[in-house]
Amino acid sequence: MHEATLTIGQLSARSGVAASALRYYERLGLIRAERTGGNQRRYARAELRRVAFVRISQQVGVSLEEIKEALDSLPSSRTPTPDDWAALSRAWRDRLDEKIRLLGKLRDDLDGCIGCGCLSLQRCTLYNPGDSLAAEGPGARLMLPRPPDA
Amino acid sequence: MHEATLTIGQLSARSGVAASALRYYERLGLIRAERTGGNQRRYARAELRRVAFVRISQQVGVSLEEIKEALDSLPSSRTPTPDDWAALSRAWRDRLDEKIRLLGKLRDDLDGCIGCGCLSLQRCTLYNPGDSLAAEGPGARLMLPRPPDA
DNA sequence: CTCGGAGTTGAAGCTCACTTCAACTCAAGG
DNA sequence: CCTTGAGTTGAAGTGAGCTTCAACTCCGAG
Repeated sequence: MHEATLTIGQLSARSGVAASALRYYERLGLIRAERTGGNQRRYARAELRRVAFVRISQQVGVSLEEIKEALDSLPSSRTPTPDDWAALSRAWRDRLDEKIRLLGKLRDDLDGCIGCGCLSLQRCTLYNPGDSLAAEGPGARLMLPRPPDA
Repeated sequence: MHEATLTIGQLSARSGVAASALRYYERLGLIRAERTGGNQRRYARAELRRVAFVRISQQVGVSLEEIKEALDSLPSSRTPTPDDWAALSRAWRDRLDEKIRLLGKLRDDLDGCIGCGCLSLQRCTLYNPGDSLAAEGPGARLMLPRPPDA
C-alpha cells in the first residue's frame, strides 16, 4: 500500500469520482495515465490534483472543455510545480470574483425588481442575457442569434 | 398593438426566450396560456414575469424542476400580487446568499489549497462533494451511492 | 494453478433543456 | 379569395456529462 502510482479504483476512491468518469476524463484529455504491461491504467499521484481541479471548477459552473483549456496551460513535459498551479488558480480567482459580483448584484436587485414589473422588460439589470452567470447550459443551441431588437 | 394578451411570438420577442422554449416550459407547467378559437396561445402579460423568473433562476443554476416547485407556491387562482412575488424572491435570496458564501470560500481557499497538495485529500475544505454549488448537473446518475469511506 | 475481484473496451443508454422538422392550420392584408 | 407569415403538434435530434452493459483480461492471495 501507498505505492508510487494509483490504480483507477484507488484514484476513484481518493478523489470521490467514479471510475467511469475518470475514463471519460481521460478520453477528453483532462487527465493522463501510464499503462502496465497488461494494459491497466496507473496514475501518477499528481493526477489527483488534476482531478480535484476538474471537480472544483465544475462546481463553479465551468464546462469540461474550458477546464481542459485551462489544464492545457500547465507544462506537459514536467510535473507541474506549485507555481504552475498557482498561476492557474489566479486565473480562476478572477472568474470567481466576477461570478460573485454578478450573484451579489442579482441578490440585491431581485427583491426590488421582481415585484415592480421591470422584470418584464429586457432592459432590466437582472435580465441581461449577455452576462450569463451559468455559461450557456446544455442542449441543442442554434435557432439563429436573436436579432438586436425584435 | 399593445393588446391585453400576447402571442407566443410577442412573448418570445419580449422575453428573449425562443418560442420553442416557451412551449417546452408550458409542457413542464412553468407557464400557462389561454387559447383562441383557432387553438393559438394567448399569454396574459403576467406570464412575462414568470418567464423572467425562470430565466433568472436558471442563471443561478436552479433546475427547471426546482423552479417549477417555487412557482407552484404562487397562488394559481388569482394573478400573483407583488407581495406574492416578494415572498418567492426572499426564498431565492437565501439561496443566493448561500451560493455567494460558498463561492467566496472557494475563492479564498483556492490559492492556498491548490499548490499545497491538500487538494488531493478528501478532507480539503474545497473538496467536499456534499455542499455542491452546482446542484448535481446532468447525465445518467446512479452507480450506487458512494460508500462512506472506500 | 486457480479463483475472484478489479480492470479493459466499445457501444449504447440516460437526463436535462432545448431545437428542429414535417406537415399541417390560423389570421390578416391586398 | 388568395397569399403569406405566424402558430400548431408530435416525434426525433442535439450536446454535455456521464453510467451501464457485455464480454472479455489481469493480477494477487491462497
